[in-house]
Amino acid sequence: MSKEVWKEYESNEISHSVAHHLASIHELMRDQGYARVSDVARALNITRGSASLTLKALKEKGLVVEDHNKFLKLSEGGAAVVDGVLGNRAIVQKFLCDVLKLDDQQAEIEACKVEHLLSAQTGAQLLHFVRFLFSSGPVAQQFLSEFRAQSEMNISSGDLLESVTSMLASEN
Amino acid sequence: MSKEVWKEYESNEISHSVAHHLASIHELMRDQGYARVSDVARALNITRGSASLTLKALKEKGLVVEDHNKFLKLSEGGAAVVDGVLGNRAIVQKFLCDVLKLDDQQAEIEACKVEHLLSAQTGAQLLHFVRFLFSSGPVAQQFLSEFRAQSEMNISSGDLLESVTSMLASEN
DNA sequence: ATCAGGTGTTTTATTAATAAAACACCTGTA
DNA sequence: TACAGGTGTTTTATTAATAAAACACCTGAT
Repeated sequence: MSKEVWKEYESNEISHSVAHHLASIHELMRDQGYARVSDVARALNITRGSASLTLKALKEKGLVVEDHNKFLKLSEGGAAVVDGVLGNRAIVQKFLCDVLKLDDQQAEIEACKVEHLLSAQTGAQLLHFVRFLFSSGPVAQQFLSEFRAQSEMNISSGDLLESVTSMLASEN
Repeated sequence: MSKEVWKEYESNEISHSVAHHLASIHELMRDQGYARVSDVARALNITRGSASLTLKALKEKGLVVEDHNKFLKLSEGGAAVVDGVLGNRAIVQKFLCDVLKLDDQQAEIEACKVEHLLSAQTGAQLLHFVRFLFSSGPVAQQFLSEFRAQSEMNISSGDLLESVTSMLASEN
């Protein structure tokens, strides 16, 4: 692994926690028409004090705005961030669930873990891929059914690193 | 998103930092035959003090063992964790790079970000999928070339969330 | 008018991962 | 022998995200 790549983990646009504070506001606005500090705290099951601090930082960063009555909403920038995160979540979950056939619950959890770490590019490319995979074209359909058939016999996981490495090696 | 799923982010077997401390030991053993606290610190570009503390915790957890001369190695458990993490990294990087056609550098960075968050199940399933995709079967080969051809025209990313949502909606 | 309950903030404390600095130990060389 | 340099540890401090508790404010019911 080339040096310093691993430290990129810290250099994300937003943290997992921030992604969910923003997504909460998005969902609360959609579902009940408004979002206050308490609503976000309840939605995330954290204390109001904790939500208050995180949201204060987000107001300072300009991702969240507050009206004269302490009602919150996403700024344009905040909405763009949420679109990226929820878009990534949706397409990753679809892929894990409907292509890789992971358990629903597990797909949801894993999509939620990585949603804020993947670039918009990755989300967009994955969308194109999945869309093509589930398109009505005969090649895509046959490909998918053949993969399903072949998957039946592929139950073992074994030594993942070994397997990937040997697959990569046998490419030439 | 069903309640409490988002807090699963904290409940991982290991953190990003720990994954890289363990992977460093693996790579140092492979490349130079031994690994000490200083070697790990140098490899990760952190201070010896920092590495010392993290590795002390890993010794206490039984993932790393130390001989009478302070030379480190992975325990059986530690090696299993590293296999999972590096396996996930390799297969995700392959998928991002060779299927989704992301930039090499970006694929490496993103694979590195998610490697420790994905389950072994996900890694294994992704391996099966990619292996089938690059198999010599005619259906897989035709599928891939048709996807590539169609990708040429798919440059725009636009509103990801919108696109995924409408794709999911049009499924019935 | 008072009091209960919900709301938002601040302060204090905790945890993980780090840096920085001080310290102790070893070893090889002059 | 003495000192230079590498090594490992510990202590102190910082940051992000949290909990908990104390506080202040507002509103509605009695």
